[in-house]
Amino acid sequence: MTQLETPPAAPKLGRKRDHTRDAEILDAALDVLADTGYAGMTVDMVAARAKAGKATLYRRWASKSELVIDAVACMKQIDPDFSKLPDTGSLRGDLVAMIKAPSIAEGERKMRVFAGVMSMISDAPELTESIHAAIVEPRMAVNRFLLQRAIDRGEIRADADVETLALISQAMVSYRVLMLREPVTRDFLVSVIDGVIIPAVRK
Amino acid sequence: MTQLETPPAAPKLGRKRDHTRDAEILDAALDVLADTGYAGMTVDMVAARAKAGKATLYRRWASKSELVIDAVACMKQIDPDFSKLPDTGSLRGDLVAMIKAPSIAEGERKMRVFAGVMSMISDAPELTESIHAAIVEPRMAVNRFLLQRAIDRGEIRADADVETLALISQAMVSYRVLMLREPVTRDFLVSVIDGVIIPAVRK
Amino acid sequence: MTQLETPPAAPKLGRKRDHTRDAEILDAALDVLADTGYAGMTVDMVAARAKAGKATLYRRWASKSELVIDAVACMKQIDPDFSKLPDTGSLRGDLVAMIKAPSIAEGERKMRVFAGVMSMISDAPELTESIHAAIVEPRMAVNRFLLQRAIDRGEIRADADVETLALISQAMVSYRVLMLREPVTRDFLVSVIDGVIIPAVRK
Amino acid sequence: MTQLETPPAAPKLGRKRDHTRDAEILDAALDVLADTGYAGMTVDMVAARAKAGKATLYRRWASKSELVIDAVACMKQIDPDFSKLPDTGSLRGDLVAMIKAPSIAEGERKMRVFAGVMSMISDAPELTESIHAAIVEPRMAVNRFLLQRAIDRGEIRADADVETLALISQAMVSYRVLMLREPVTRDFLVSVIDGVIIPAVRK
DNA sequence: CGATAAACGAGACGGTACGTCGCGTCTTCTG
DNA sequence: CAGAAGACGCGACGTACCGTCTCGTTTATCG
Repeated sequence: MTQLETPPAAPKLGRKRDHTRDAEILDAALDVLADTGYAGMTVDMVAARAKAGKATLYRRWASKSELVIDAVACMKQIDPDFSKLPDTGSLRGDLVAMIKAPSIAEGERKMRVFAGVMSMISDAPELTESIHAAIVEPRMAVNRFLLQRAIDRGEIRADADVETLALISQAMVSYRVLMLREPVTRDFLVSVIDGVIIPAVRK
Repeated sequence: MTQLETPPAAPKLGRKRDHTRDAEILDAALDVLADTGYAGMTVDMVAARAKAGKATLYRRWASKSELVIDAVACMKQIDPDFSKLPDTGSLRGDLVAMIKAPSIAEGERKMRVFAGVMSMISDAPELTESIHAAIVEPRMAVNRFLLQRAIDRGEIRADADVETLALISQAMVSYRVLMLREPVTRDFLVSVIDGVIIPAVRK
Repeated sequence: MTQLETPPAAPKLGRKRDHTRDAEILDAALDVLADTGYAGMTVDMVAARAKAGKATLYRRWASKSELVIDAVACMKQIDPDFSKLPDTGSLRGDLVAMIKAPSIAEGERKMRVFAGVMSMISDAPELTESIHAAIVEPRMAVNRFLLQRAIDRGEIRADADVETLALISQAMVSYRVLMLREPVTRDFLVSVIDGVIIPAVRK
Repeated sequence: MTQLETPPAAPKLGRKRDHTRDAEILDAALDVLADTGYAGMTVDMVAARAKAGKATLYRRWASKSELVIDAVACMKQIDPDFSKLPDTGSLRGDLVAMIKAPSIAEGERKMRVFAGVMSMISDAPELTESIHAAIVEPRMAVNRFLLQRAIDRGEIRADADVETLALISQAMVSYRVLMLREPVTRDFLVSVIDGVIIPAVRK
């Protein structure tokens, strides 16, 4: 996340910042992003669509890039609560169950937004860490957790390269969206699971 | 490719366009792209490095993006001559041998170009074709060939998902370059081979 | 009560245009104009000297020429207070005394601006009005006044062509500056007075 | 004049320069000059109107300014042959007779061209000498000659400032054309003669 | 008479300034 | 004070023009 928690000793003088605007602005940003892409998007467009002033945006986010990062990050979070993850008893079952989560293949706008946010990365090298933390790491953590659970119960090889394997599906999805511009279908994700991950970890 | 076709009724008067400049300009563009990324690249930089006037660039390409698209499309291709590929007798040996091939060393610039150019893919869907064709597909073809050879000699599972596996290293490299912004080291590539590909195809 | 004459539909929202910048920019323009002439002057030079952005200039003036026209029109005028003019008792004394007036010394820049700006007069007929009003007419008025005073006291011919004579020194100065590109020295001005004006009006 | 004498050791090989094009090009230049002014005039326009290549122009004149100078200089020369000057027996008669020469007030195009060429001066300080020699000096020489003849026959003061007086009508005409943008009428010229020159030289 | 060398129309070339537009900041006014 | 509106400094974009160079062609003189 880019903007953070209220300062501990805020004297809260004057008018309070209207945080209901945050969501409206972020949603306007996503609209513009989906319509025009990151490069075509201008801060004035977002402000105009949100009926907000530019200063209001910059009071909340330091730059266009951070606004977009936050917009994407807040789009839909993978639930970070491991206790709510599916537990089907098999690694393959778990992974396939994750596919149904709306976080991956949710719709046209989301995919265009994802492409849009990727296109921003090289503009703002200093922000890749934020993007990684906000978008990638949560999903990797889930994969890591599921793999480790499978190791713990003796289902898969103990020496599986968890770190690399956890990365694979993210890398494959990104690649498909960005380069091949094909939708991330269930079949595609299953083929990654069945063609790569499961074979690689079987004993 | 962006500009091409011979005009049908060209009386071809006046000084001819110097097409040797095309390659020099495109090469200068790739240099700048690798150095600064797409956003940091300016048309004046490219013109200066190519010792050309800006008008000369705009006579050939309608915009900065079209210049970049063409530059990527015209990047030197990996030699598709399969007969020159290493043949160590084992799939792992072949894959590791590929790492040392100049495609990696010389591919350094290519990868930086790749990273630099990502910031415009959402604006220019046709760019992805260029990138795919120039950077990704040649390497996938090599992987496909090596995997198939290993299947043919019975070294690995006959039902290995060659297409998906051939994609993996490219996807992982892309991801590392774009998202993680870490160099593509030999160790990283070996960990992909030993942690994913080889385990996934062993009988 | 204060704003009864507000523009009909001007809601005057947003930051007000800082009209103190107008004068600073115009003065910078005159400096550059005096230094380099109209052709040598670039909008970036003016912006840099005024520590302003180019867009700020173009928000106020539609083009380089309009900026220059305004700059000339807004040049400080010669003080039209005839009571402060020298009164030496003779026309020749008055005219020579005018030479020492700061209108010449301080008028150095003015003349260089004048020279600089000539290169655009054929494009901008309205510029000639500005030049005439700002540079020429004030001095002609002084000449006219001094000549008439000399007539009134019977010093010179009553039928002297005041209008034409008042124009002469300005025309000669213009010619010297523009065509001969020689500095407007005291000796030159004295030679106009003694070689033309005084002989022409003597009884 | 800008370009001139044949190189002494010209081997005169190859195709001869077609000097009939000179006049056509200069005339085209005058047309464009009258239409658009010096600043609005482009070398390509002149070349196109003359159905000539740009190189053909630059083979003859070193720059746009020199082309224009030549065009104006060749427009209509004051006859430099003093023996053909009018000799009416009086200075005033001579000067008035000169007015009828077509060189001064000849028409709308000529005046616009004159304004156009004046507007060029500050762009090319190094060319003022040429302009002076081509346009101004010939007319001054006539004035000088007429004044000196009047002195020699004892008609006017022997100590008249010939140099300054010779300049006056040029300066006044220039001023009227450039600054006042009024046509150079016969009445105007007569008023200069009768209001300034003649009074200034009478004994 | 054919070779040769220069001039020709056309237009691409390297440069430079123009006028536009976007980012991120600052200023004004309203609630 | 926060918020909407929009001007500000900055800097890159894409265009137009200058003066040069290179095409392929035409024309005059020389061998």
